[in-house]
Amino acid sequence: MSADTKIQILDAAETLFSEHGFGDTSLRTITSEAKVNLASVNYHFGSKKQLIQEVLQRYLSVFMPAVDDELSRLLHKHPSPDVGQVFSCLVEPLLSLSQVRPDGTAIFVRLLGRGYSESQGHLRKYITFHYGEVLRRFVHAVHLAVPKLSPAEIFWRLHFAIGTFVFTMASSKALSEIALADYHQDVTVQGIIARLMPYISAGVGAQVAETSVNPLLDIA
Amino acid sequence: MSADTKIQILDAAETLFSEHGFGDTSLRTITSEAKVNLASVNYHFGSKKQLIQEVLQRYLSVFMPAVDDELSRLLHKHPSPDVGQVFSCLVEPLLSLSQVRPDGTAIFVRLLGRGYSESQGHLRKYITFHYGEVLRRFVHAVHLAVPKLSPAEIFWRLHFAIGTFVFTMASSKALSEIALADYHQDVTVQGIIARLMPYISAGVGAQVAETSVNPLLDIA
DNA sequence: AACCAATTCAAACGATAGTTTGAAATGTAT
DNA sequence: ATACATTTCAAACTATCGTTTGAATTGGTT
Repeated sequence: MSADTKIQILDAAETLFSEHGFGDTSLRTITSEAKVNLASVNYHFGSKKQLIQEVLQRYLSVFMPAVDDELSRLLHKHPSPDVGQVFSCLVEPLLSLSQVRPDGTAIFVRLLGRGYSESQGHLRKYITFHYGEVLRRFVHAVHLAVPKLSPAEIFWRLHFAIGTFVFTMASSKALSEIALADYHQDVTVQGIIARLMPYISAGVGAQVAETSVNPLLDIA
Repeated sequence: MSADTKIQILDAAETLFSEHGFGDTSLRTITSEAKVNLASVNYHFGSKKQLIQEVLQRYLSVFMPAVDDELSRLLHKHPSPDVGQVFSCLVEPLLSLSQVRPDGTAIFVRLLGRGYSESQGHLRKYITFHYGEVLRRFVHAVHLAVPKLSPAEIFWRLHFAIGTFVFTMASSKALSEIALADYHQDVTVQGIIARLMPYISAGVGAQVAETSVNPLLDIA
């Protein structure tokens, strides 16, 4: 059947993309891993670029609405949430991705990271275009939680948070190995997320520096 | 002269690598930008892989000793520093890179980000092998600042901090454009670093979560 | 069973990658 | 000025990439 081939390609592609990046994963590697013919990628998806989009879309279409639901629930229950609660709205949607696909959580976040750093802004535009409303709601929730932050400051801190998250998951394989070897920690995706939440919450909610420690910085 | 060719290659390569990544920057692009012959890369550096190493080494050899000096100075003056002071030890060494090379700070951090995410752990091993002592001193300083954190927790939080930093600088071009368009902010590397410090300091110094908000996390 | 559309397949295409080669040019020391 | 080592250069080599092609195969419909 045709649906099988498409899905096998998507399944193989997402893993390889998340581990080696889009540019360093060839269609030949994907199709041989998926046990399908090389030409079937162009037949079913048109091009490699469109394949990448569909790989991301498969996750975004599940993740984004789920975040939207969590935000609705939170704001209905707590009209004045704290930072931790707002970011907790990402936890369930993220973990639910592992039910859709084995290791889906890590794969998705790694794909996000690849997309952000390898596609020179294409992914960002794609997301803001298709899911702008959810993003605005999230930003608004952060504003409710930390009203002292200016919109510009929220913008920066959210991207700091994305960076923390995305980079950690991108390196999670290596980090997990080190944690196991050096600290005898058996690390799961959930465990990493649990460790990330306090860091991100504290970071986003931090006091803004009025005068910098370093006088050099004031030129900026 | 031969030294000129080597330096011109390094100068062109570091910019292109930092902007487009190692894999997506061809030797032909580098040599045409550097106005030297294609074959001179292999003549002077042996291979593309070794060129990448030398590009990174040129910055690490300046940055790492500088951090070491800053740490010595800080711990001599303040045997019990706070988190902000420890991370401030990175600021001067980073900014000094812009004196070595125009925009050197941003280039270096972007290279770091590329190296971490594109070389599947090679860069991490390279750094810990060649500059392990500096890293240990930095971890020790963090421990002095936040003694409540276990070694394992410090390990994780430092990598969270690296992620924040490296991802932000990797995306700094796009972020700066948005900040200019949406918030009329003229952004400099120093400005970004200044905004990063409170976030990272608060994140690293955050209280450890004893019981997670989400019961699902406890399985981890 | 015959027909047609959808899919698969092996093969080749054009473009680009890193690297190698051997001659030409340049610099240096006697 | 001669001889030698270093460096540059144009060109070619090998490998791999995404994509296209046209025939073979499959699946469903009448």
